[in-house]
Amino acid sequence: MKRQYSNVRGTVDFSSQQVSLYESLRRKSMNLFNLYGYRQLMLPFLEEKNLFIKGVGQASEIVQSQMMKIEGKDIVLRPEGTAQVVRYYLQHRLDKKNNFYKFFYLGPMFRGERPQRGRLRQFNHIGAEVVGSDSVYLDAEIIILALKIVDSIGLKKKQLQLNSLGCQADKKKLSQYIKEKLSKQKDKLCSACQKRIVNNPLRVIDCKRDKCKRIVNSLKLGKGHLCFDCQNHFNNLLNVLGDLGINYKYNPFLVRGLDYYTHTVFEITSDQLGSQDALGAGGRYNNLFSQLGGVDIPAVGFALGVERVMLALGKKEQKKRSLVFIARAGKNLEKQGLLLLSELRANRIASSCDFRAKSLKAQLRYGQKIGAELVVILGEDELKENKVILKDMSKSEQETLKLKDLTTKIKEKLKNYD
RNA sequence: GUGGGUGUAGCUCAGGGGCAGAGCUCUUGAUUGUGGUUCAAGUGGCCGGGGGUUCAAAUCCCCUCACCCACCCCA
Repeated sequence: MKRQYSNVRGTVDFSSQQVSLYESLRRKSMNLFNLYGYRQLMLPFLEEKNLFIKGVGQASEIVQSQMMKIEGKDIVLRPEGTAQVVRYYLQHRLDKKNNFYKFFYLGPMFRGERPQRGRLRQFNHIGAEVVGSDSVYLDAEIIILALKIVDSIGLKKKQLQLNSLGCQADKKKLSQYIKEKLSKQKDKLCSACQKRIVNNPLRVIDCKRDKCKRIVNSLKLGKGHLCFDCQNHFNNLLNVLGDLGINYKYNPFLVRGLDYYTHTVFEITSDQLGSQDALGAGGRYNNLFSQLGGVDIPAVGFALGVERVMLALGKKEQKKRSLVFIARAGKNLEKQGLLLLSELRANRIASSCDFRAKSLKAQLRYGQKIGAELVVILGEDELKENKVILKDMSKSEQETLKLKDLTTKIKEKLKNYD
C-alpha cells in the first residue's frame, strides 16, 4: 500500500449512509425540541480553557487530561456543551431579559481520550438545557424528552437509571460519609480509589472494579444523606415518572463525573453497546451559574451521544430512493439524455444518467446499483417515432410510450413508491 | 494514560524463511439494444511503516504507527 493520508486518530468519516442516518436523527430530535418549546443555539467550537476548569471541575478527568488545546493559547476545543450554554446566558445577561429559557444544541465535542468503541476524540452531542427554574416537572420533562428522542429513532431497548446527589450541602455530607467509612478499609481499594477518597470521594462509589464494588456495596447508601427539601424533590420526581408510566431504576451508586451536578442525575444506557454503554446522561446543576461567577440560577439538562445512538441502532436497511435513471441504447444520444434530464429535474423528479460511454448492459447495472426504480431507455429506433421505453426495475416490466407523455407517466408511477 | 489482541487485494480472511493466495466486489464477455441469477475471463498487492538477522524475510527479532477489546473516563 502506498503511503497515503488517513483520518486523524479518534475521528470517523461518515459515509453517505451514515449521514442519512445522522440527518434523520437530527430531524427527528429537532421536531421534538420544537414540540416541547425548545430553541436552538449554535455556539463556537472554541472556548476559553478556564470556562471548563471552573465549570466542569479541576479534579475531573476531562479537565485533567482530555481537553484538546490550541497550542500557545488558553483556548480549547469544547469538550461539552453545558458550561458553554451557561457562559452564553451569563455573557448576554439573559437573566435581565426573560429569566426562563429552554435551549437545545447539536454539534461536535472534542476530547483527547484513547479511542474505543463508542468513544471518539470528535463526536456529536445532542443536548438540551432548561435554565431558570428548579421545578421538579422540568427534571421530568428533560428526562422524558431525552427518552423520546432515543425512542423516535427506533431504539426501543434502553434503561433509565436515576439518582439524587442532593444540594451542595448534601453532596458534602455524602462525601464526608464515604470518606469516613472507606478510610478504615482504604488498603482494600484500588490505587485510583485510594486517591479518590481524598480528592473526589463520590467517584469511589462509581468504581467498576470488583474489589471496590464489594466494599462500596457494603455501604448503606440511599436517600439518607438528602435534606428534607432534596428528599421531597427526588420523591416527587419518582412519583411523576411513575404516574407517567416511565420505567426507571433507582441507583444510589450513580454519580456523574462532572462537578457541577446537584440533585437529580440520570443515565440512559443500552446493552447494544460495549463498555461505553451510556447513550446519554444529564441532571440538574443548580450551582454552576454561581460557580462561573454569575447570578444564582437553577438549571437542568442532558446530552446524547449521537455516534453511540447510531452504534446501538446497528445497521438498518436503506430506504429506497425514488430516482429515475436514463440509459442510452444507440450512439450519440448523450445530448438527448441531458435534455431529458433537464426536463425531469425541472419537474422535480430526481434523475441521473451514466455518461461514461458504455454498453446498455453496463448502464442498467449501474442504474440498479444506485437504486433507481424507473429507467428510461432512449433507443435510436423508438426516438425516430418520438417514443421512449420506460422500465420498472422492481417489476421487470417495460412499455414504449410517447416522449411527451413521459413526465406525467413517471410522476404517476413514482407515487406508488412513496 | 494502562493492559491484551490484530494489521496480507476495495471488503472478509487463509498462508508462516524459497514465484503472493481464496471468496466476495469491480471490469469485460456469453446477448451488435435490457439490470438482479448463471457461466467464463480479466483488473487489482512496497503482506501497516522503519531497522536488524539471513544466500534469501510477508514469514524470525527489535522499534514504531494505526485499528479493535478491556481498564480508566464519559456521551
